[in-house]
Amino acid sequence: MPSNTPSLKFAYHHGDLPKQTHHLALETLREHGDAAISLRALAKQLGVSAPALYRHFSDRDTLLAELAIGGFEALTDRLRAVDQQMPRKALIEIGLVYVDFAQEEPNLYRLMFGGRVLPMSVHPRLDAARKGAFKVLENTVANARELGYLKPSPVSLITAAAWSLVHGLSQLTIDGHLPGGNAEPMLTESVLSLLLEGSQSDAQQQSQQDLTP
Amino acid sequence: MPSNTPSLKFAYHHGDLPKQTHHLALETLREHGDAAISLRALAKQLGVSAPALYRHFSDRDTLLAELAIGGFEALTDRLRAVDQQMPRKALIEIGLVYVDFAQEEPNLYRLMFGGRVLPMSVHPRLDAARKGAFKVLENTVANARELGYLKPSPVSLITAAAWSLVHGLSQLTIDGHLPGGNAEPMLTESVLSLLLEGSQSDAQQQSQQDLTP
DNA sequence: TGGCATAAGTTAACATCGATAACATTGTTG
DNA sequence: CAACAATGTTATCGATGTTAACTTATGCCA
Repeated sequence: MPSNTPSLKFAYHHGDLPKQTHHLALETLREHGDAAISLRALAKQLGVSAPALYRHFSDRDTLLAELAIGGFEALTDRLRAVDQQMPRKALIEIGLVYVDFAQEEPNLYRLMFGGRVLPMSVHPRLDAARKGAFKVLENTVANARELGYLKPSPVSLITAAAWSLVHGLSQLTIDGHLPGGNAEPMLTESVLSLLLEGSQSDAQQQSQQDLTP
Repeated sequence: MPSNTPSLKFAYHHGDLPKQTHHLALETLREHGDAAISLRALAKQLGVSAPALYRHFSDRDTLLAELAIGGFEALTDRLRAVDQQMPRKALIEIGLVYVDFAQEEPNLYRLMFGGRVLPMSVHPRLDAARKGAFKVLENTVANARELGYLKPSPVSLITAAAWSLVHGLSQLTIDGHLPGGNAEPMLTESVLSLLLEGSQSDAQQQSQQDLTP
């Protein structure tokens, strides 16, 4: 019965369902969190039946994993754009970019690190994307250390500390766990400075140096 | 038909459904994560019909919130047990206890901080429990600062840094995000030392002190 | 060009879940 | 002892993930 309008594609073979599904799912995630992502609802909004999505995503978890992968890639891109000339400035800037990303995309960030998606070990692409972001941070630390800006502690240790700090700060601020609100723009920079310069009093630093003169 | 066996309670009025529900839900959370908690499944295991649970928990989210509250209280208890005599030792120990808790109860920890339950602002008891744990950490920092062990930076700033560090370290280790595995027992202590003593090289520390002699 | 394999949709159906309404039973208490 | 509140029950609704079986469009190859 409805077989005319030849120039207009009207039904079957939607075009690029995968891309549009990904896009709409990402938007839903951004605005309402991952719990609000329903394959049926997505399908309805895309004007398609629910099982159609299973042609392109074997699983709901797989779709979420792809969103997380995109998140890691976006984060990696932003981190890579940081200027690496001056060690201290680079380290601070990396941290700022990281926390900014989490605050701009809280729901995406939670999906990336919430431990909700399939364990990393079983999803190679997701694991690779995560490692890519980590590498940028690690390279920044390694570079700063080679330039003599950092102590000769193992790079892995300093990197773990730096990542823990920015990740913890991100999580706590986007969930409102820090008192005084997360409105303080200088908080991130101040916290990072503490990791660089230490939080001990000068007297303590002094007496500690005296041990190995 | 079945109206005998008077000494044995057999049906209606289960006894203490709330407590047993809480207990079973906690066990399920521990072993399989919060996503595995289903009110219907809990009811079946408790030998009771599903709507019965709604007499005691207005909502699934409410049950999860109670589990999170219990988690914060348990964490607070552990943190309070830390000896506060020597500032440095206390700070390190607080961090170790914190990370240990997260590693022992990863699923509970994720529920507490995953941003999955109702926003803190709308659940007063949950918010209070969280603040209780935070207070212990803050007091430890304040005490160490008053004893002259820490720099005169604002207590809120140092506390935010310390909490971010241990929280980030917890999250990253329980999700396996740190390379080399989370098997290193000294990692937490080393990372905390970095925050206390700084990660800058001695030369940098020196030149920075020279600015304000 | 005709035919056919395959990719990409469809409807139908199943199991599970959270949640509510209406009803039944128990225990307590004035 | 009778009324009432507390605490269960069954029946039911709407939504979800997922699979099975079927249908249609697309593209490739003899």
